[in-house]
Amino acid sequence: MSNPSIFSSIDAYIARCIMLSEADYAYFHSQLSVKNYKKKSRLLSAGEVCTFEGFINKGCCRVYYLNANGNEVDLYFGIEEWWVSDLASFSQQKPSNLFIETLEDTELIFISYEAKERLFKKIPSFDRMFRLMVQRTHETLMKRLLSTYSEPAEERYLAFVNRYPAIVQRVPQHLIAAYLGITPEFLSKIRSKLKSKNK
Amino acid sequence: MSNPSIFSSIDAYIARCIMLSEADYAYFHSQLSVKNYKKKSRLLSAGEVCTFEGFINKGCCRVYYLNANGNEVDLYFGIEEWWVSDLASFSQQKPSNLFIETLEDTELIFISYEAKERLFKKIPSFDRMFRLMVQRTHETLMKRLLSTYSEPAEERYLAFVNRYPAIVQRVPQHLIAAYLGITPEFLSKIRSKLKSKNK
DNA sequence: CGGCCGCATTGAAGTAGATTAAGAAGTAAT
DNA sequence: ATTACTTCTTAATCTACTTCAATGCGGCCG
Repeated sequence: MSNPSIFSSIDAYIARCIMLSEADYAYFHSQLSVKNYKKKSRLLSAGEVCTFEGFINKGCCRVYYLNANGNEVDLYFGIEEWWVSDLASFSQQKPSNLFIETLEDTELIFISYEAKERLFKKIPSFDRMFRLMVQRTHETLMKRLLSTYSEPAEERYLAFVNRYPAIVQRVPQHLIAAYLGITPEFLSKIRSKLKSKNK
Repeated sequence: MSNPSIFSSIDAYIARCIMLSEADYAYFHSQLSVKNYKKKSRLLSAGEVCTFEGFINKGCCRVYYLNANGNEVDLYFGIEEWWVSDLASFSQQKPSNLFIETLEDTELIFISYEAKERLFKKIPSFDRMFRLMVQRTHETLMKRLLSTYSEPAEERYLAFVNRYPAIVQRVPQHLIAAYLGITPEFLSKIRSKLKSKNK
């Protein structure tokens, strides 16, 4: 299926999990909406109920948390083919603790709470798809928690660079530091130490 | 329904998520098995494929990870009404990185991979129940990750005591230290500091 | 009963990473 | 061209936590 549509990327993503008919895809598309954002747009703020799950068609976002000391902790960065949302807020329709914002001009495909429920009703295999999605996220989160408790910052940084080379190119370093749970100054030190090592 | 059966606890758990008929419950029970373990029994070791999700009917377990330095990091402790499993290993039927063992004599209700698949097929609302379960776990894990990056050990300890008072009573302190990501010595210091504060 | 082992505590010394402060270099706005 | 803002770096001092070593103590097994 050569698919030049705006949904080709998300369709390919879905197809990796479940099999759908053409009619299913048509219905699926009817439940989506597409929006474009400028760099540094705020998609969600703490205190709001998260009304969407967003699939990044083009661009880059960060999902972060503002702690009691006023420091930002980055939960994750998303580029093309990633979903951004606060699942806890979205699925229970309660206020979020998170912020989501774009780091570049970004095109997002949105699915709303109601649309998702309609989708579950009409095409039950979506229930399975989203379960698999959450399971995968859960696994990633668990690995990250374990590495936080097991490895010093330098190794966590190397693992991050190794795992997300595309993201390292697009996200400023002070945000990567916030993801790793360290200060930008210390990340800078780690990097200069690594540089001198590799010579 | 007064239910003196061995399944009364798990049935109550299910009922909080989805509605099932008597026939559904009967089928559900037919897919389960019950086993009793002595204290310090190993239920899963890293390298094995996790073949079960286990519901704790009575007793106490820990799920932990052995890092490169040979230190154990506790992922979580389970008491009555908790599930223990390595979901990543179980759902993808690949080798686990985790260990699971009992901390007390423990009675577990097991569901196997095949039984779970049969359950999904026969009673589709289980798909939803397990999705909700994973979502909740995911939310808990995320909060823990954020607090690890935001709060010093003392506050994390207080939050743990506050959230899991029943577990604090049953789990030795050096394991709680391993959960909090600190050494037993340092936890001991935190505790003595708190004691002297509260006088 | 005694012995020993797992668990908690305490203290001294060491380290990973934070904080503060300052400056360089790139980029955007005027 | 100048200002102003963002990103990154470097260095000095500070602290939360670790490591190591010693001690105590309740529980269990011979």
